[in-house]
Amino acid sequence: MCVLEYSVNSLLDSGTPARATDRYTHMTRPQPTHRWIAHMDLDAFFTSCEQREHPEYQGRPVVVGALPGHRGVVAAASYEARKFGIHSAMPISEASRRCPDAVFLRPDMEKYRRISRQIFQLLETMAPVVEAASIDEAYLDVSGLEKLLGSPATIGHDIKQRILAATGLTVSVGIGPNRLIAKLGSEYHKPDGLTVVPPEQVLDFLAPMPVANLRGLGRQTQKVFKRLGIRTVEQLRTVPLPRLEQHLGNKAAASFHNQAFGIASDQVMPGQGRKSISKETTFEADIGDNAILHDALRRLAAEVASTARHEGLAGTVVALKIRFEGFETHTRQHKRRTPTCDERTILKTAWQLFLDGKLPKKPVRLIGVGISGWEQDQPAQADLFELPDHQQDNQQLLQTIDAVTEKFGKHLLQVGISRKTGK
DNA sequence: TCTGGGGTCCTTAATCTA
DNA sequence: TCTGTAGATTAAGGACCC
Repeated sequence: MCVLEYSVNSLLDSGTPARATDRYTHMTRPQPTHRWIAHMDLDAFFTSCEQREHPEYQGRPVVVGALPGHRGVVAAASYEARKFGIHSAMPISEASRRCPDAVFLRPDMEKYRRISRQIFQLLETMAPVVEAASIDEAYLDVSGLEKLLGSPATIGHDIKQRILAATGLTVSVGIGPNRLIAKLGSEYHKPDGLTVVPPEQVLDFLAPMPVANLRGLGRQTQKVFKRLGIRTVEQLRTVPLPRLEQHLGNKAAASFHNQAFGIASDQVMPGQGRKSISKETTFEADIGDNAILHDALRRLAAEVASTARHEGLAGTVVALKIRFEGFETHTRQHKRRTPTCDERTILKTAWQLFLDGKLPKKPVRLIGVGISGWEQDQPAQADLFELPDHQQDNQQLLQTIDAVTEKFGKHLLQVGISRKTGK
């Protein structure tokens, strides 16, 4: 371990590899003074929720996703179903072939969101900073809680116990000096696992792992690594950064290079809100009839608008997604001058994109619509309050500024005064 | 072989604007 | 006022995640 540690430090302290890390703020390599980040992952969340509510499903293979005989994939498979080789994203036809006797269920997102909220509320009583990474995952900054709650292992054990007691669900927890190690730790022993990786063990922990375990490494990038003959994290460490950059681009190369040495962000950021709302649907059979497509789009636009209004959001960007036969996918988007959460406006804009988007004239497999670009993300358009030319009275200017402040309240970004030349 | 739904982020190209 | 250009913004698509 010492050899590895020294080699890392020497690489980072001199020469090229350090360049990549220098581009990032909030990036840490494991050091003597470090944070403790915990990652919590609910085990087979959707199917566990169903098994909890239906005791008759316990011990049986359960698959949440499309129903057999329909288009779709597996969204979640219980551990009993996984024994048959069923996993998420597998076509439902394949899943039902592998295990015809499994319980197949459609997802009940409302139920899962309700249980998820309950768990997040519980987590917030256990750590000062909690970040929801998805419906079934969270990062917690547990640094400095040792005096209060005990060792990282005790804290992890406590998290697991309290969630089990409150919901009957098991979770896997990983704890380490940054987000990457915490996340890989929670994946290390599943289900119902607990893994703590102290900073001095990070390099040994990562070395034998397949590179496929790293964050942001999907099928396409795996092909590249395979071509380069890189299978494990230890092998990845030997590849100079410029060579990675040649094959993966600067950003991805830097990310994988840093990950290989256990370097990652240790910042946990609580709820930052969603950035878009979208709804899409796949037809049972491909559709060539515009009237049917328009009708589907109307329903989707209504759902998007309803969600947006419910969450108090309005977007300036309307996006259309179309997938044709053969899985050929296109997107078109339009930025409006004013934000909207009105279903008629969303529908009208999306349909215009469909008609004007120079899309292939082929049967449609999937259609979807979404909005993004919230009002608060956009620089506010300047509203001009004209003052009489002769106005020199500071008191009157202040009153005008007060009036503007009153009108715009929290949306106000900046108040300024400029001279109109009159030309 | 068959590939859902709802997201995020990145890269690249085209277009706009100062 | 005109023109070339750099930087910002918008748009599209790809990759990835759960």
